[in-house]
Amino acid sequence: MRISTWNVNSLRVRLPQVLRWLSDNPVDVLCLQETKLTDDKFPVAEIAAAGYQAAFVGQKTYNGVAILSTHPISDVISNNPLFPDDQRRIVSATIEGVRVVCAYVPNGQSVGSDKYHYKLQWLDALRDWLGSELKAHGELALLGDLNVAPEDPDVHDPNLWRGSVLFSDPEREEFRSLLALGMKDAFRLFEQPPTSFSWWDYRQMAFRRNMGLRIDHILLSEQLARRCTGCAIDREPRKWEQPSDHTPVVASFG
DNA sequence: ATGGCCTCGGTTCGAGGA
Repeated sequence: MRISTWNVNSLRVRLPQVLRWLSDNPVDVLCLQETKLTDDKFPVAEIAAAGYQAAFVGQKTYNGVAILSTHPISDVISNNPLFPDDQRRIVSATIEGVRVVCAYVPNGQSVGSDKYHYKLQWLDALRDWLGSELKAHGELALLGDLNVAPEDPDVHDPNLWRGSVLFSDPEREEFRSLLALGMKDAFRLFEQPPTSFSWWDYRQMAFRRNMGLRIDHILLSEQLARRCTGCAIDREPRKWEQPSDHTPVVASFG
């Protein structure tokens, strides 16, 4: 089984790339963020033609998340029941006995802003909710754009980014509090190439210069981590014409 | 350089992203 996550920055624009990527990488599960589509606009038929069913929750212009699966999807819920939120940022479902949580964490805009405080409160509530979910589901995976680079090796220039949004101490502490629930960062269970990132700014030729951050993550409950056999970032789609600024992350299981 | 790009909504500029 392979599960994956990709912030597509508009599914309307990126649908051809999603279908191409799934054709090249026939994963069992793909979690999408920033679909930016209301549910009536979700491309159910095109995705079904590729062999995937979908659970999705979206809104106009911003946010929006989806779980694509080749296996049956059950017990779908939207958002965090502990955190009333007009923004559509979480969809969860059970697939092949695994509780899959697809999340698009708020960006936070800048340290100290209203959006930054919303981000920290949102992450507090996510941690509290996942704590109870982990008690109910032995095999749980949190996948998505978590909008935090957890450690220095996850940032192309840690000293430039230190204290900035995506890499500030309170955000990194929130990330560590998810790990403190017993979850494992799937990517760091394995030896990885140095300077591995999942997002590069569209500006400054950042991708070509590999000026990126690792902010898209797959976190696994201990039970699920034990049967994880690999985790990798796929940089290929970032080289395609009109790419998303993020690129997929894939975890494999025995 | 307090920038540079991309997407959306809705017009040709502002907001938001990261």
